[in-house]
Amino acid sequence: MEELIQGREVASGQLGRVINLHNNRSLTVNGDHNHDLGSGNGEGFVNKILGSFSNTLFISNGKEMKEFHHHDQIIQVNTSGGGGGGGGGGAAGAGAGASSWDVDHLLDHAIKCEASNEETCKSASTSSTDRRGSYKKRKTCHSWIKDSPALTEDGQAWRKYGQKLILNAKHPRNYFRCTHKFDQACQATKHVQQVEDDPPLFRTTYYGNHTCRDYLKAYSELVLDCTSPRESSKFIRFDDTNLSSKQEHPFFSSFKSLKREECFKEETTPSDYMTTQHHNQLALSDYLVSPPDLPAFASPGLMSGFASANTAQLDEDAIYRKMVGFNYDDFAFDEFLQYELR
DNA sequence: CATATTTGACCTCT
DNA sequence: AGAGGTCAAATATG
Repeated sequence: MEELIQGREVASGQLGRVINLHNNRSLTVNGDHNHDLGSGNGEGFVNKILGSFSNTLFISNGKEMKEFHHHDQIIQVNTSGGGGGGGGGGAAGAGAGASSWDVDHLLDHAIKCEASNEETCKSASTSSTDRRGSYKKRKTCHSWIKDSPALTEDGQAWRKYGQKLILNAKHPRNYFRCTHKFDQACQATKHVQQVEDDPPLFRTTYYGNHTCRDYLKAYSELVLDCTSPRESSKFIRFDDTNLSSKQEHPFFSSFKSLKREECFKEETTPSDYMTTQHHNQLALSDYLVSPPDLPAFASPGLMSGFASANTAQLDEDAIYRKMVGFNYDDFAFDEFLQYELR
């Protein structure tokens, strides 16, 4: 929460000044730039970021703002009416005709946040030697429920770790943990269960918030702000040096393991959840961070941008530095902004 | 070979 | 004791 608040303050302060500086420069120097970051949209750009921070804070609080995803749709429901700039993300995320879902249906099955005093989840602490029994019921763990008529992506990388038949339930419950449980100590878990057959209804219960960082997703979102894949490729420079290094960067090694476990199958009727065709359709995105954000990386233009510098190998360190710099290094971010504004 | 999934055993809680 | 949650060895996958 503190990090989010700090981020919002930085965005409203430093980023606002940078944008204003750019606006003034655009007015006095030239008007060639027609990006989203252009002079007319500078304030909107900042407001959008501030809105995202506010929404995230709301979500983290588990109260005011409710958000759920369906494929390329991101719909936000502001139950308090106060909101903090939630409109931008919601409307922008809904692709026209991208899915058969209708908003009313989504609203009917909206997330039911709950104060999970009765729910349980695993303990973050581990016992001394035997890992069995290390989990404990955690009464204070934050949880919320999402119902949907189909299995949907939620933008996170999950790994299935268990399946259990539940009393008086026709379908087993599937247990997932965050892929980054060990490499980033992310404690988020969820379980998914089909609760109705006709029409099918899947209930996902989330426990805990993700504390992991998804570097590639954050980077791809920034790239998506560019007007074309060609232009976006300029944000990565592949140095010719160090290309001989065959050692894999730890980050990329970790990244390669990213795989969605969103789809699961029952031992009885696997086709109920995931057809072979569906599986094939997911094949490309399996190793990407977020299919809703896939266009940036599915785009031939950008992919060629990745490969253009050196088709044999990439300077992973350079990419890593850029990605991390975007997120955590104020200087690097300012540098990027200035580069973009030039 | 590294990583993901399956599944029976084991654990905590009620 | 039973239900539900998690572990981890075996197995599958790419």
